[in-house]
Amino acid sequence: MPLSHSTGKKNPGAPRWKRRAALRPEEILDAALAEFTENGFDAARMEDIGQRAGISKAGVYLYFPSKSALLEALIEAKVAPLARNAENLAAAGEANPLAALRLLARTAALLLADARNFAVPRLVIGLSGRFPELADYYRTHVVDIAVAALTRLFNAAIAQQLIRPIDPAAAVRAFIGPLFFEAMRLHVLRGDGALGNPEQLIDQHFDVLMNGMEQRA
Amino acid sequence: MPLSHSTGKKNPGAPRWKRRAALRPEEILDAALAEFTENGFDAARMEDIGQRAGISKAGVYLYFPSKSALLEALIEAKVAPLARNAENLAAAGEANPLAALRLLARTAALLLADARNFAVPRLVIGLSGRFPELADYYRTHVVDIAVAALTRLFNAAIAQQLIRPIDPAAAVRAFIGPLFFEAMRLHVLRGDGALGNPEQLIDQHFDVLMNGMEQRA
Amino acid sequence: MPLSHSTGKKNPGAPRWKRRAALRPEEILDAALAEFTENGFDAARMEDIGQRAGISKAGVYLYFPSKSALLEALIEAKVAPLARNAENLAAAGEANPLAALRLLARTAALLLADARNFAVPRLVIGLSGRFPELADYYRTHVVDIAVAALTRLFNAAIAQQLIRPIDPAAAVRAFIGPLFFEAMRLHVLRGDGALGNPEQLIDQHFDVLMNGMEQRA
Amino acid sequence: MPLSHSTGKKNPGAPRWKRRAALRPEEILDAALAEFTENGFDAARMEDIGQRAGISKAGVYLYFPSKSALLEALIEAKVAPLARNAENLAAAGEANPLAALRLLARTAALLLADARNFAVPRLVIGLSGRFPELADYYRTHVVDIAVAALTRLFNAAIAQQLIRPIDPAAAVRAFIGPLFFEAMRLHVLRGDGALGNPEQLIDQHFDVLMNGMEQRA
DNA sequence: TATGAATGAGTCTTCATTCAT
DNA sequence: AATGAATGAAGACTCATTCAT
Repeated sequence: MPLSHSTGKKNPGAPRWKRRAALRPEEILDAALAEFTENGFDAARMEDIGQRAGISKAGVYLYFPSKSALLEALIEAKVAPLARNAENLAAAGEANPLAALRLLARTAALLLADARNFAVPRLVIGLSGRFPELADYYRTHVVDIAVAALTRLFNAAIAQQLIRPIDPAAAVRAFIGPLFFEAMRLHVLRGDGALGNPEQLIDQHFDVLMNGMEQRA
Repeated sequence: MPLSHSTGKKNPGAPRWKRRAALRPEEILDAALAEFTENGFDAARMEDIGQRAGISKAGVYLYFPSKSALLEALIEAKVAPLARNAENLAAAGEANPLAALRLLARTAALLLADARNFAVPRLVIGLSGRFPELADYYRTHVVDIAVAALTRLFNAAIAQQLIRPIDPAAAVRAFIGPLFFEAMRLHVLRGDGALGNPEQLIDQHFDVLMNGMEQRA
Repeated sequence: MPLSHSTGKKNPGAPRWKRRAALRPEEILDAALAEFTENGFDAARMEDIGQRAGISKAGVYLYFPSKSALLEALIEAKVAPLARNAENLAAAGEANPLAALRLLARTAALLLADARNFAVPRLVIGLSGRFPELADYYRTHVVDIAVAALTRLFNAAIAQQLIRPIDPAAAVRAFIGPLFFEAMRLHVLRGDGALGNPEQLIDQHFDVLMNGMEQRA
Repeated sequence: MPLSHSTGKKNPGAPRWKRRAALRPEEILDAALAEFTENGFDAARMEDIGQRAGISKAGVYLYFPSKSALLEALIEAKVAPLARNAENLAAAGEANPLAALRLLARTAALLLADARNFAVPRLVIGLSGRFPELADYYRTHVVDIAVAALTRLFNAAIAQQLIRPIDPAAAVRAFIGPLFFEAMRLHVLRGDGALGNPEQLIDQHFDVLMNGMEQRA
């Protein structure tokens, strides 16, 4: 075909599959999270992940080189925003630490009430033995950051004499622990619990947190 | 008992003359726990479990009919004593609830500091998605019982006006949560934490628990 | 010609205005030869061949309908000129057979010293079991022709009483074998050998060839 | 087991499958050689190898950890005896080098006439690009040893003034090359050739080898 | 002409489980 | 009671090939 036949009109409208392709990684990650959560990392089948994402098994490998890579990408993708949020909130809240803590707790309770948000921590817990880097990543990128943010707030509260000078680490434990435990009961043990009513949970939580249990005159 | 598996060894006259054999099941369960913890349930290999127990892969099947049976037996074996202890302690401690709680907390902190004691909860967390019966079993046989015991103690404390009349559920959360969270950080996230010094942990824990954080005149 | 594949490009008026495109098939064949040699036919990936040729994997299929077609075209392309040369040399050399043989040997040694020239024979050796047509093609189009040419020269030499009347087949073997063996050692077994110094190789080769090993008075 | 209960009568009759098991590796290697030869290393399927050896695909992995391990073991197993033989022959033949060489050549021709003996070299040739260690192994364990043995014999022949003092390397080439080339023609190119009549082949070979081609008065 | 996207078919490898001894 | 041998079933990963653009 010696004569030119390309009259120069390319991309009459954006190719439909380009957009698809651009979305694929995210779709796959979502599918992977779902499958991993339902079946666990090992029992999850790449084929099912692909199917759930609307492509073939081999298609998954176009975007992620291996099952573990998928896991890692998944953790990273879901984790990054969380930590950033915590940090921002902490910075913004130093002016009024107690209110910030309360807001933080309420947000956390709300988030933790959704099973999908608890899926990643659960995965990490289950896999930390075999993939220590995963645990390390999660610790440094999520927990440590959240703990640091909370510590900042507690320190600010102490500095402003809003609370008495207790050990911030103990404060952080007392703050996070109950929420985490409640999420565990709800999602892992399938018990219905306080997370069903986050407002009340937080009220009670802060009551104990602030006033303690001690009987006062 | 949904997790019961009949291994068929309930001979009234225990064969005393073969101590090794009599100990096998326990050895195997220990080996299984270790392998499950290190690699997760799926990735753990029956061969490795056998080897760790000092027998062959096929030998494991003489005592447990399948891998999942091994898991179930494992959970059952490790779980039963714990719950009973908690209950006993609670009953015995109603006379002096605060002291009992403190003792309970210290014991828990000590136990949780040992990775092997945290292994079963970890397993349950990782597998609860796929084996809901497992979660149910653990909830009813461990958590609910422990929570009930603690509730009893807190109610007793309230009745004796040792603490103010807070919601016992919130009290339980505030009591367990931080300990659980700390165990998580230590064993799952491989961070070093307060469990390294259980005495101090408990002191701080109870300080916040009892007195709260509030600044007082 | 059992290996012919119709690539469909026999346009009488060659599209001169697109030199790149016109060169593509050759570039691809070169890339294919390189990959086939490095990794073997099966382990060579179409993607790598394309990349090496500067186009995409799919691009290769614009010029060759399949991997095997690539192989066949490759063999054909590399083989044709060789045989023709040998024949021409033989014809031209009948006047002075010994000089022609020496020239032939020197040329062969020179060519065989380059790994790329030995690549096709190597491929054929490795694949002849699975693709008998390949072996047949190579035999009829290369070896038989070369052997025939040599036979002609030896017969001429005998006729001219330049050598004694030995069996021409034995002479051909004695002529080619050592060169072939040396190429094998160099390229296949990665040993350094006489091909490093082709002049000396040929001198020694002809010394033994002509004078034999026998001790003479 | 406190009381002795092993009355010492083990192996009343050798268990049938023990013998099987003892033979398995060899059976598998044979099967592998056959499959590799027929289809090439890559195209050979572990399943077929197993089937040919009378066991399942998984069974093969009981004896060899991977396909490449199978290949390596195969080469080693088939190669070791050959080299040893050559060496022994050489040592034994130094007293009468020419006779030894002749015997060696005849033996080689006979062996090379059997396709199965040529299978390993062929494999090595086809795979040397991808598995250089294979080539190295073959060179050091087979070719170098054979060449060394031949060199010894030629040196002995020279020392005993049975042949004139030619370069031994050239002599070795002249000795092996033609035989190797003929095997190639027969097995690879499927041409019928001189190997069909080994006696005559060797006679002609030695005629040229010893007396050369030169026309003598 | 050229390619990014996609996949079906295929292979290696693993492992829980069984069984003859 | 114990195990070496064996396997069926399953899953990760690869790649030649196709196609819409």
